[in-house]
Amino acid sequence: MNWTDERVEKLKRLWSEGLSASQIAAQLGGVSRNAVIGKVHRLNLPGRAKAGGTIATNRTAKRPAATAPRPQQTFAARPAARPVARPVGATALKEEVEFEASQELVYRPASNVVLPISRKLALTELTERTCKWPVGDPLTDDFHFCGCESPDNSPYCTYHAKLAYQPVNERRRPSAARA
DNA sequence: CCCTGATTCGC
DNA sequence: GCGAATCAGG
Repeated sequence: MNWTDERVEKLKRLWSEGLSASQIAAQLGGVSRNAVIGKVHRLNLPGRAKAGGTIATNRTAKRPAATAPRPQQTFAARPAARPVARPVGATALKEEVEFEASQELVYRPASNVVLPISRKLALTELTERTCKWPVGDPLTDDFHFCGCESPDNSPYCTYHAKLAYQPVNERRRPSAARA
C-alpha cells in the first residue's frame, strides 16, 4: 500500500481533524498507526502538543474539530434462526435447542480495532477495493455495505477484516464442560 | 494494560 | 521514503 496523493490528502484531513493515528490508519486501511505517524512526521505536519490523548491546542487554524467521541458501539445480532426442534429428543439435544433459542446475542467489537466510517455503499456501488461487509438488515432500506477502502486482496477494510466479535453473553452451553 | 504520539534506524 | 520496533507518557 503506497502513499498516493489521495491517501496523503485524506491523512492530512483526518490528522487536522484530530483523529488519532490508529483511527486514521483504520480509515485509510492497509497501514499501521506507526506508518501514519511516520508519514505525518515526514510531511512535517504539526504534531500533537502532548502525547497521550490530549489534543493539541496551539497554532494557526489547525484547531482540531470536535473530536466526536466514538460511541461505544454495540451490535445487536439479528435474532438467530430458531433451531428446528427435531423429533429426536435426547435431553441433551433439547437443552441445546433451548439454549440456542434463549440466546440473545449481543456482539461488540474487540477493543483494539477502530470502527471505520462506513461509506454506506449499495451493492451496485461496490468495487474490488471497497469493503463488502454488510451492515443492517437486508430487508430494510437501511441495508448497505461498509464501503471503506479495503487493502489489496481483501474483501473487507482493515477493521472488518480482523474484526473479532465476542459474545457479551458468556453463558456456556449446557453440555460444555467447565474449564 | 489500555491507549497516545515521538523517535530511531534498517530496509 | 517507509514503517516496525521502541520509547515515553496519560
